[in-house]
Amino acid sequence: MPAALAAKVRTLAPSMTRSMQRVAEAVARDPAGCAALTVTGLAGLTGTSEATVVRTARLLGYPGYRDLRLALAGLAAQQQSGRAPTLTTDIAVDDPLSDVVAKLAHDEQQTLADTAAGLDTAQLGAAVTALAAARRTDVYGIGASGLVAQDLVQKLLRIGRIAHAHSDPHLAVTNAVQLRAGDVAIAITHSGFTGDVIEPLRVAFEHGATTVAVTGRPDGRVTQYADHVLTTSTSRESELRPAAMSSRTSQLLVVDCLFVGVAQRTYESAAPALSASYEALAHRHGAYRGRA
Amino acid sequence: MPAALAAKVRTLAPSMTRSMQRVAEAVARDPAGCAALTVTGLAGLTGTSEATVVRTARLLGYPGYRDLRLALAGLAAQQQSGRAPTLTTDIAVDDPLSDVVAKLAHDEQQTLADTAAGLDTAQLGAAVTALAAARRTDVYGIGASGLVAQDLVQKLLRIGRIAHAHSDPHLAVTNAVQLRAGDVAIAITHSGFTGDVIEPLRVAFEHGATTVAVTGRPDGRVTQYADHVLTTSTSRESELRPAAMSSRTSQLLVVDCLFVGVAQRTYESAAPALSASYEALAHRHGAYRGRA
DNA sequence: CGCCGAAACGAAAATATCTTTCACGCGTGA
DNA sequence: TCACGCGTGAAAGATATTTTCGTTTCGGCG
Repeated sequence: MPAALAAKVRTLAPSMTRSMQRVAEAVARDPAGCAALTVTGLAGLTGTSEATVVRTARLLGYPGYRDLRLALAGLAAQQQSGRAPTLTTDIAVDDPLSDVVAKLAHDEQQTLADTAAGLDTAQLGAAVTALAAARRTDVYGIGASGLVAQDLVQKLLRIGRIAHAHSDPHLAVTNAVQLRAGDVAIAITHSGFTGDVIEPLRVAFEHGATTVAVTGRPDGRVTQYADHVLTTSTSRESELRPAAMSSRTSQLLVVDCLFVGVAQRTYESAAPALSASYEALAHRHGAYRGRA
Repeated sequence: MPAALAAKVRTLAPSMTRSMQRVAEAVARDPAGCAALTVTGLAGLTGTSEATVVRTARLLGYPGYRDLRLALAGLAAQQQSGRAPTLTTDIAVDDPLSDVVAKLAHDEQQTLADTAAGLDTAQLGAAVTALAAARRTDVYGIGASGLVAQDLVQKLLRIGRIAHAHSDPHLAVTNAVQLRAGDVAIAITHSGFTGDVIEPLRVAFEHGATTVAVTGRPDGRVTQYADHVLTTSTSRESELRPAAMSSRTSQLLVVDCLFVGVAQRTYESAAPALSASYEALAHRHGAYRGRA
C-alpha cells in the first residue's frame, strides 16, 4: 500500500485533536524527514509533547511511535523509487472543461487507490461471509449513499440473494424489526453520524442481525452498532467538488468488493443466476418497445 | 540502490569476525524480518551479543543499530512494492479478497482513465451549455443507469436546477411530452439500445427539447435522437465482473463532469445553493467532532 | 610447553529513547 | 459562577541502544 498513510491521516483527521492533527500533518507532509526524528524531535518540531506524538501514532494504528517510524522509513523509500507527482490542484471556476475532466478523473482514481489501501480485508471477509449466509439483507442509505445502497441491492438480487434497500427512515426501522440472527443489515453513511441510517441499524443490531457499517468515519456513532466496519476514504472536498463525489466513488468500490466476494463465496448458485438475469435483459435491449 | 545491502555485506564480509558475519548474514537474508527485531532480539537470533550487532551495523556504514534498522525497513518496503504488476489478470473464483480489492480498484481506475481520454469536450461543452440554460431537465435511466440518472438529478437539484429522474418508461414518456425547446432531456444507457430509455428521448427530441445521450455505443440507436452524444468507455467484462460495474463508473464520471460544468457556468446562483443545501443537512448529522 | 599480547566477544553499566502516568489549565454547559 | 470533562505536557517509569570494560580465545614466540 503506497499512499495508504496519507489516506489514513485524512480519514482519521476528524477524530483527532488539534495537537494530534499537527503531528499527523507533519508526518504526512514529510515522511522521510519524520522518520529521522525521535519522539522528542518530532514533538519539538510540531510544538507538542512526546505524549501527543505517541497518541497520534496509536491512532494511526501502530503499537507505538517506534513502529510508526519504521513504517515511515518504508514509505519514504518507496516514494523515493516510484515518484508520485500528486497534482492536487483544485478545480477552479474558470477551468476549461478539458481540465475539469482530467482533474475529476484523477481525483476519483486517487480515491479508489486510497480506498483500496485502507480497506480492512479481514472485516471485508467477515461481512462477505455473513452476506453469503444471510437469509435476507437490508441496506440503509440516504441521499447519495442511498444510491449506493440501491446499487448493492441490485447486484445482490442478480445473484439470487434476497436484499432490500431502504431510504425511508420509518420504513427502514419497520423492516429492521423483522430481522433476526443470520440476517444482515448494512448501513451506508459517509459522515458516520446520519441518524436516519443509524437508527435502523441499531434496531437490526438489537434484534440479533449481523450488522455492517460502510462509513468514512470509523469512529462515528454508526460503528457502535456495527459488527463489521468497512472504511471508505475521505478526500479533500471543495466548493466545486462536493464530498459526495469522492465518497460515492469510495463507497461504490467497497460495495463492489462485497458483491464480488459474495459471488465468489456462493459461486455455485450465483453463476447461473448471473447468466439468467443477463439473458432476461437481453431482449429489452434490442426491442424498440418493451412491455406494454 | 535496492540490493546494495547484499553487495555491501559480501564486500565487507572478509573484514568481519565470525560473529559479525553471522549477524550480517541474517540481515542480508531477511531484511524485513530483522527490521522487526530489537538489538537484543537480533543478538539472540544470531547467538551473539548486542555489542556485536552494533559493531556490525557500524561496519556496514550506519551510525548505530537504530539507523540500520530504519534502512532495513525501507529496503523491505521497496522490495515489497516491486512485485505488483500482476493485476492484468481477471478475477477468479478463488482469488483472495485482497486480490479482489486490488483488481477491482485497478480496473475502475483504468475505466476512469479511458473515459476521460475518450470524452469529447466539445460535446460535453454543448451539453453543459444546454443544461445551464434549461428551464427543466429530465434524465432517463433504467437499472444501474437509473442510479446514475438519480445521482445527476440529486446534484443538479443541489445547485438549484430543476431536474427529474425517470426510470418508469411510461411516466418518462408522459413527462417527455411536456418538454419543449430550451428544456433538456438526457438518456443514459450503456448498451445504446435500451428501448425504455430511447423512447422518452425520442419524444423529447420531437418536442424540440435539447437531447443528450450518455452511452457506451456512439453508434447505438439512442444517438439517433440525441443532439449531443457523450461516450462512456466500454471495458471488458467477465462473469464475476459484470459490465454494469465499469459502465457505472464511466457514466458517473461523465455525469460529474456535466455537474461541475454546469456549476461553473451558473456559479453566481450555484454557490449559494450549494452552501444552503449543505447547511440544511448539517443538523441531520449529530457531528462528533469537525465537519461531516 | 607455557607465557604474552592482541583481538573477539559478551555482561553489564550508562545513555538515549520510548511509554505511561498524572496533574494542570482551558473551555463548556449547567 | 462552578463543576466537569477533555486536551495537553511534564516528568516518572519502562525499553531499547550504546558504551565500557573485563574475560576468553587464539596465535606467536621464548
